[in-house]
Amino acid sequence: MAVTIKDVAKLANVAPSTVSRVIANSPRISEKTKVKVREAMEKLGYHPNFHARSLANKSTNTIGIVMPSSANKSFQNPFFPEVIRGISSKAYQENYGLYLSTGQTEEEIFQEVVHMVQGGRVDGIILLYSRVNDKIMPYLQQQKFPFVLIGRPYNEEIHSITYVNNDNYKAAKTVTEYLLLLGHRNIAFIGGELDFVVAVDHKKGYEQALKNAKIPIREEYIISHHELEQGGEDAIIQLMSSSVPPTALIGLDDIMTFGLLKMFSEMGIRVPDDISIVSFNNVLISELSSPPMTTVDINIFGLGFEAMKLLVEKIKEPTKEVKSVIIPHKLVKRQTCKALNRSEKKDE
Amino acid sequence: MAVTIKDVAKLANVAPSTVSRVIANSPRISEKTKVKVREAMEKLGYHPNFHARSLANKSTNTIGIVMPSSANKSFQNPFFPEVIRGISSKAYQENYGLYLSTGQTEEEIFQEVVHMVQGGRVDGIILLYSRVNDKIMPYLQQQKFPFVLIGRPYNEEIHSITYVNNDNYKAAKTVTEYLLLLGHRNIAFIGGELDFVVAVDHKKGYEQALKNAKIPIREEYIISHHELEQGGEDAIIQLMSSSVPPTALIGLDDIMTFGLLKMFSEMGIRVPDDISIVSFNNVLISELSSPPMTTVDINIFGLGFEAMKLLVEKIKEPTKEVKSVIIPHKLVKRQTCKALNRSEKKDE
DNA sequence: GTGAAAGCGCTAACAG
DNA sequence: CTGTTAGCGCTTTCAC
Repeated sequence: MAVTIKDVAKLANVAPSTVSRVIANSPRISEKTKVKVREAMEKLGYHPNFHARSLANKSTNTIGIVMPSSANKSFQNPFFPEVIRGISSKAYQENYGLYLSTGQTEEEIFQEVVHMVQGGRVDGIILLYSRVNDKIMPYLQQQKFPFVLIGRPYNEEIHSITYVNNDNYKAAKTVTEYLLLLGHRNIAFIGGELDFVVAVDHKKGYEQALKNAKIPIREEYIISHHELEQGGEDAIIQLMSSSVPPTALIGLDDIMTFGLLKMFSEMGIRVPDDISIVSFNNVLISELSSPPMTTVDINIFGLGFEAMKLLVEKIKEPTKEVKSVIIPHKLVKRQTCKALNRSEKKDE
Repeated sequence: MAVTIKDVAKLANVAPSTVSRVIANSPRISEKTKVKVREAMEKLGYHPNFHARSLANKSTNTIGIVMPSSANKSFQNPFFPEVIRGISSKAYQENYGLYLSTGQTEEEIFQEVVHMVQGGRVDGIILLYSRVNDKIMPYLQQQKFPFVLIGRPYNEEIHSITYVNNDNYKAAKTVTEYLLLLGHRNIAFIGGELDFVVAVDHKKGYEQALKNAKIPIREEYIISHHELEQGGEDAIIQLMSSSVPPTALIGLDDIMTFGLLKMFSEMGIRVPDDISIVSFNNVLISELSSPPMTTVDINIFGLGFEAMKLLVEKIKEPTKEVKSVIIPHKLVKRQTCKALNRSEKKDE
């Protein structure tokens, strides 16, 4: 049996409560007893029992991380490790532990969240994604359980939600405008499933930029990630065979763009000479593609770090309204974009 | 205040202990009361308190995952997400939760492990790396705490350690032999820090294959990952400028190989025409490099899955000796290797 | 089959 | 400043 507070108390000749106070470093204990107790703890190799503490305290110093589905392919996307790195970094500073969801289906994950919350397993939750019509957020709200969303709540009205997000609408708009500025008029867009709020925002930004430029939106230029995964190269072949093939393309994220670059290279379509590409995220390997990709750095680490910071605030002061945060993004220009009107020039 | 077992007991007109038995689905409770109690639980929305259970049970149904340093760059390596996916998948099946280490330095991580163990926070631990002279493993052994290592213990004598590993020695040997078979005689090797056991094994396999083929080992052909990170391209420039430049190269892992491919492409060195490359891991994006890389698939998911499986066995039967497992690897031939003696032929 | 009661290890009034 | 006591919510003997 592990050594408990009582053993320490006995050895130090004090009451268990005194030991407890020493652990909490209560100012109402004399230096002398503190030293005595600490020596006893040292000698016995005492470590407080986590569950006993949590039970008495009603606080666990643990936060739950809810992933879209840790056990599916999406976890392969470097976004998740990186955002967890950010969370982890702040969590360590604040003395919080990290508990991971493991469910695979939406329903499994929902049940896990219920268990975390009702079972008092965690003090707060960070949601790593925001999905349209998700059950988890309303549940958390109704339970008045502290949580922070990475992304943006779908329903604008829900004002009480604290979230950390990029301005994805603006990022997509800027990126489109950038291509426009380079002289491109036929810009395709490969978006994510419109289930995810980020995909909705990207698409809106893209469309708005075109609208402002008075360029009609062509349905055949808009492809969903889903189609791509399903049909392999088919969607791209079709896209590039339109009556007016696009000269530029906006990719959902860097990973998908890697795939795109490969397809184009196999088809003999040169990037950026034949088509310019820009994508989102700027994960570590983005600069290693050939050619290195132009992409929007969304500061993934920062998203995680800030989310954890806000969550701690919420936990510490449950009454206080914690305001959401927008993490700035930044276009990182590398070599997948080229001005259209000087396509002869070798170097951009 | 959350609804407790007492509330349920009151509503169902039974004793708390009976409710507890219903939760555990004890056979000594009549069907009738079970139904009655379950109805009460349903009506009140009862969920057992996790910490109270853990405290009374002395078991948490949680396992700790120890990463080299979740908050540093290494987590960007897709190996970690993927191995966690494997662990996660099995953990969900077995009803275990996942707790993540967050420390950054070796010492911080060690302290976290001590807390997890002594604080009774987890029932077992999976170590995601094996490092030479690591303090954690000896500690865990001495505490007789259930753990499984992903990788191989450095010290062969330590027989009592359960681990899940690839045969990295053989993988490296095979890979070298493969290049030899293709006619290469000048094969360079970029290894990881010899701190990590896997790097040691790779190097041994490489050297043994050369020895068997009676090819002398050249010091200038062996580069450490570390040098690469430090000097950027310098190490590669130097390598390719040797009196006899290598015609083939073995890369530490896919991510590093991405970088390598980029450097070569920038230097106008063609892969595989001028140099063949083979690496390890086969992460998801490996097939997206240009050219797609030849690499050893080590079944990362399987490593995690199996580790979790073994750990559960250990936890359930602490006395039983649980034998270690070697996960088979497989060379995945793509397009970064070419036979030397027919360098004219376009297709391999 | 079910209830009463002790206890898991710690904290937090309440005394003094 | 420190000790006594009750209790966090659950499990588990031991009775009946």
